[in-house]
Amino acid sequence: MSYQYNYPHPAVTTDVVLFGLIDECLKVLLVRRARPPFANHWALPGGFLDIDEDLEDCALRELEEETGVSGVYLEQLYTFGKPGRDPRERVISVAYYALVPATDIEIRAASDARAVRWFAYRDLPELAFDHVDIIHKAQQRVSSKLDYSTIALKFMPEKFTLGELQSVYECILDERLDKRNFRKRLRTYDCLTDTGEVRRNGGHRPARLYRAKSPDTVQIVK
Amino acid sequence: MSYQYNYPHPAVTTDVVLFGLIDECLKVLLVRRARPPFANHWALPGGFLDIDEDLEDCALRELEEETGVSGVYLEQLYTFGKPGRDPRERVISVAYYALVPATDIEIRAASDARAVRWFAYRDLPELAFDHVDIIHKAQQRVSSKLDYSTIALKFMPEKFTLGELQSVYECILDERLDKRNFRKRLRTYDCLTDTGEVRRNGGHRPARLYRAKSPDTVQIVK
DNA sequence: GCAAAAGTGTTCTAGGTACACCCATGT
DNA sequence: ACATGGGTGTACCTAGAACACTTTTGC
Repeated sequence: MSYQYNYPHPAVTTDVVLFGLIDECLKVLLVRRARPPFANHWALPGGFLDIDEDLEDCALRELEEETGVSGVYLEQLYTFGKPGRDPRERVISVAYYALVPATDIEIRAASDARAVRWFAYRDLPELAFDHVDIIHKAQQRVSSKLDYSTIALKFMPEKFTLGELQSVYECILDERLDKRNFRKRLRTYDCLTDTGEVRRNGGHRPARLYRAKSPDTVQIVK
Repeated sequence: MSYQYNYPHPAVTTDVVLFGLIDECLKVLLVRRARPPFANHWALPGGFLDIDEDLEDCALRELEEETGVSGVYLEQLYTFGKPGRDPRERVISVAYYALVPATDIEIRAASDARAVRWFAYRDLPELAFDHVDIIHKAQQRVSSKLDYSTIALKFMPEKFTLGELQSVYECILDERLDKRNFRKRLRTYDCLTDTGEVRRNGGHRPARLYRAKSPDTVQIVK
């Protein structure tokens, strides 16, 4: 089968930067490439756009196929298209990012047994293509969104404690926050409901468990 | 000449939303399409990516070819790729936006005599493709950037008065601002130099003329 | 001298930061 | 009883909002 055009067409791909927090550490989900170019290098999950497929659907499909992760909320990040970024042919990549409660997510390697793994953002392996640039840009976007939205809730499982949520902020902003100020700010956002339950977690007072009021939408605050 | 691929490739285009302020009114530069689809509809300047051309270069080239405007500072806006947005074939469009001092800019129709015109943002004609969505998204981006950057200076000619700059803000935000607070805020940004010159402009005190300290960079404030 | 835009400071308010102690549990 | 993280309120400070009069010109 072959497809013909009167002038050359680039290929279009999508790539997904999937962030999670594990062990108080920002992680990115990567897949190991099975084939050249960059065989055995780690890369972002992603791949070629089907000709009748919406961009975001492509990102979701490739993510699911390569990592088993489905149903995440994607936001478009940026489009990368420098000539030469893929040695095979001209490739334009529309990058997306998403945040997931990493401990809740089940990852599964693709059928062709490519490895899939979380890597610490601060300790990335050598990456294929310009994927390291994409990841850095995504991290900057997430950092700045923390300040004016409730995007951090996307990292949280259904129920969580305020201490856990605070440590998410501290992780990504890489600074300590004051507990009382942090809680006051959350109160003004009015984005949480108290489940009434508590979590016992070792030799100290149990923590109340909260739930996001609208877990499917990222609210802009300020 | 014909180009063949083993699987179908979409076309990639760039489109540019060029904003200017004329008569205290936000305008967008549009070109009239000469050919189908949407012949005689107005559209954003833009066109197909050359196979070895950077995305931003493509946007600059198409803008220059179709409108005669060159050397503007572009920022990437978003990538639009819904299947069916172009009736000919699948087209992914990477949209850019830019702000120019409209009164300084010389526009010139393309050689094939397509018309080029400024349209008021609040009174757009019927547009080709999904260009109306692109323009609205660009306007939102510019509005929000006004609040945390010096992007408004991109609308200004080399020398301008504080009153003129204030009316730029008022136009885009669509609200009146307090003169003293506005000037105090600008002072803290430290982005202007006093030229020492004044502009006489009718029956009132002449206004001092200012110049942007770094006209080529958009500074993030706050 | 009158109309019209330019220019200039102070007070008030609200939101953000800094800060210290008691509580409930496990060992 | 003690170690550990959970939970709570107030004082201070700074940035943004509200607000009115004098100046310089053209007619």
